[in-house]
Amino acid sequence: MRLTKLVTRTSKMVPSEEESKNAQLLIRAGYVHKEMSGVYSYLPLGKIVLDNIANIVREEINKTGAFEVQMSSLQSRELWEKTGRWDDKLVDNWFKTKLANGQELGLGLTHEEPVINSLLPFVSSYKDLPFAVYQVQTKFRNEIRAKSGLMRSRELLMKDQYSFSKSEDDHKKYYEEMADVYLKIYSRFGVGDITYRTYADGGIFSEFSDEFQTLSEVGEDTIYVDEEKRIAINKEVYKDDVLKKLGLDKSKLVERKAVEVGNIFSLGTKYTKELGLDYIDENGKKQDIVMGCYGIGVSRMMGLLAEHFSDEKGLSWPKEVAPAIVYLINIGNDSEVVKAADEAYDELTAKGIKVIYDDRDLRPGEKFADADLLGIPYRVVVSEKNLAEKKYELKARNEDSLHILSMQELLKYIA
RNA sequence: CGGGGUGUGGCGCAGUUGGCUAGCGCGCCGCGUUUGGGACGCGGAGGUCGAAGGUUCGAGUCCUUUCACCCCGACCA
Repeated sequence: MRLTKLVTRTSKMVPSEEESKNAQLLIRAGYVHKEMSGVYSYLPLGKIVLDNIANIVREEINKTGAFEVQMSSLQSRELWEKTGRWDDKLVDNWFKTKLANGQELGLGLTHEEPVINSLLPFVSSYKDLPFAVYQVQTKFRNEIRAKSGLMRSRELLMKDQYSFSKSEDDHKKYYEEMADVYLKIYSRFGVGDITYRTYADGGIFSEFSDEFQTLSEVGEDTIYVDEEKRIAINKEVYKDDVLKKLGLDKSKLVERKAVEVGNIFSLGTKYTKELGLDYIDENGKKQDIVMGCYGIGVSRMMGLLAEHFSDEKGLSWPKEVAPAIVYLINIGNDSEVVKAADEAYDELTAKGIKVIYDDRDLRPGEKFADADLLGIPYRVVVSEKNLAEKKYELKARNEDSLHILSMQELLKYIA
């Protein structure tokens, strides 16, 4: 990508209405635009990051054999009334709207009901089970108060997954498998070491659910971490009898602030029963289906990563989510230098490396500052200094040292 | 919903006790000089002051209503 073609621009100014670091940086760098409180648009570079995050999640979830689907955002009142969850007293963050004829609709905030409903025609035998589907979709939640940039927004991108098992035992196995997959996903995001599987309230379905909490000062949740066992417990269930039940030693727990980046739930047979999703077993007997749901906040993850991987100069994305691997700079407008930079751009691109090429007619200082602010992992400079030897200067975003490398060495370095 | 705060060109801000053509910086456009850590000169474009109503000879400045945004709290299937 050539920056002369990119419509967005960075800004030195911090938007005064944004307090949270993630939103400040993402707006300054031109990744997102705030439309209204808790509602953000993703501009070209932001869209790439968001997709990268979603795709990592997809890759790992696909490995588990789950199928990707895409449910509708518009939700029928009738369907949700079958489980009682249309009621604002039970689910208070619905966005509700109306058809032209006055019929009420909701904007999807979770999808247990429609997933079950849409699969009803296909599931009837033990041979159909188990299976899981997931989607990466925009959710609408009418939060009383949006805050912390992408961390608590009203329109958010989420990976939500639903599993269907023949029995409670089968479900438990799948659930544990998913918990492991989740930890793997957070490792790929570079926050594996500060993300904890966390016991939390199980709601009406089970005693506990599992949250995945990433330590962060901006977190809204308070958790108690057992560093050795690498598990934590949410403050909401932090009680002596619960600790005892979980075998946690109070003296080993450390109180921390954290961001909930994922949540997995056992749903039992409540929804499948209410909506009539069941199966006939090997003996011709009707059986209930056990359901689980598994969420990862994709846009929230982007906010968290922006918040976590940043310094006074700007963002510093992990390689896997960065909008490009290399930020290529030509210094000066000397035709030889420009030619060499163009060639480097073509060569890197041909090798499948994503490059942001700062081909603008700017002074070096501005280019360096933008390279830092945008948070691209490697900065590669083409200048007169190293032109004769056909060498390139490489600097990693999170290191101070410079490396003078040939194209061969450079490719090896960033691989 | 309670408490606190803020709305003035795209962004960040200033605007005295109401007073004449609403300023400054960044960014943007043009010309020129610059080119290894956000350069500089000259010349431009762009706002009706969140919105509505009111007081006044006169309102960005005062009053009323309203909308939006931020922070704290309550809330978070």
